[in-house]
Amino acid sequence: MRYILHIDMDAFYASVEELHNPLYRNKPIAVSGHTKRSVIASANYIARSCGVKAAMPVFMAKNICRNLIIAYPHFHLYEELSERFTKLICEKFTNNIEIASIDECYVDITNLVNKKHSAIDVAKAIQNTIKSKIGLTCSIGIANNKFLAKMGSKYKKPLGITTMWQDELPTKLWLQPIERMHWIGKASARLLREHVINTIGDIANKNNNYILEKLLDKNWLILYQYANGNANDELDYSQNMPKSIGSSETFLNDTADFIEIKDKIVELAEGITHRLKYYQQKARTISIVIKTFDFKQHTKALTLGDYTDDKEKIILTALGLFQQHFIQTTIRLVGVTVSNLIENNSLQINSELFDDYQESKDYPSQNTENEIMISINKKFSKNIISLANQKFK
DNA sequence: TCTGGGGTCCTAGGACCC
DNA sequence: TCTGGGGTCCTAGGACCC
Repeated sequence: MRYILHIDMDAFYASVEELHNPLYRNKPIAVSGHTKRSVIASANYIARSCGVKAAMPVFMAKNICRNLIIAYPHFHLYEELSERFTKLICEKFTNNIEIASIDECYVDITNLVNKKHSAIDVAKAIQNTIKSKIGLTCSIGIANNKFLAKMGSKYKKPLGITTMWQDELPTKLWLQPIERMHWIGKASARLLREHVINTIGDIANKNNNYILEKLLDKNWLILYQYANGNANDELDYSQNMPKSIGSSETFLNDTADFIEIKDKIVELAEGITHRLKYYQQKARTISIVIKTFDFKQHTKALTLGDYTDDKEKIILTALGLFQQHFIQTTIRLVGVTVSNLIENNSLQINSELFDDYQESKDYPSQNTENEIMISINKKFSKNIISLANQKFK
């Protein structure tokens, strides 16, 4: 029998801002950017009681909560405190921790539960330690698997501790609307509700198997099992490297101005290259994303012959993709993402092996692909320069 | 005043190879 | 005459999460 906790920091960004600015305390605050197109990243519980929610446009939030204070985000602080709270758990309790995101983690406390200390005791101890050492509150779900633990931490917030044992499912889980279930988003919820599947209990009900399978394709069985509290979801203790690194930005006003867009792509690509180097990784696929006035997103990607962390190459590829597909399109957002990543050291090992192979077999030079890339790049940059020049004529 | 930004995973279709 | 089947890789889009 496993004992799994899901620890979820309460209103994380907003709480960190309150912690660092006493003037914010006991007032409705929300963390967001400061442009007319910004949305709420996190709101404290006072603001939430007026109806302010994450992802809500700021102007709307201010409309429903007149005295709402907007705090500008300090991401480095969030990362620092995130690291501190997970480290604290490792030092004081256990290393069996999976970091799920900046403000939540799963902890396997099976080894800490015994005749003297119940799972609830352990959860309380962790909650108190985080509160006293860091000054932030969290909510904790306790169960025998990750899914139920996650549903537990959501059940009562802030400062909640909720068990989700098998015999509690009919009252604590099944009465909840489907939207509350992890992995049921807007699209699935709409589909399910159209077919009178309204609660998590409806998903757990065997009689609905047929309709669930019809609506959700292959995923239905997992959801059915989860809703019944059956899951063998293992914790992932590896500190995973990112699988993609991206950056995007919404313009203050929609634009088709190539110079403005080009400058933004260069800026985003520079930031990405920086992060790529920080993680000591190289990328092989570069993609560009745009969002048009009607919120439709389009992506274009190119996979290179070689892995790269070269700034120029990433910039030119991104610009080239934009120029090829979206030139003269009026857009509200542009983004650049690199994926197909590999760690530098594993690349080194591969190239050493490859060098040996070359020597022993007298293998012909593999430059063709590089040369093609370089010539493509030259073409792109020429076009970009000529376009840029046109603007100034 | 009108809707962010960072990710992960999955799927379907097409190209290509054997 | 007329066209298999398995596998991999790439791309684009979409759902979902925080």
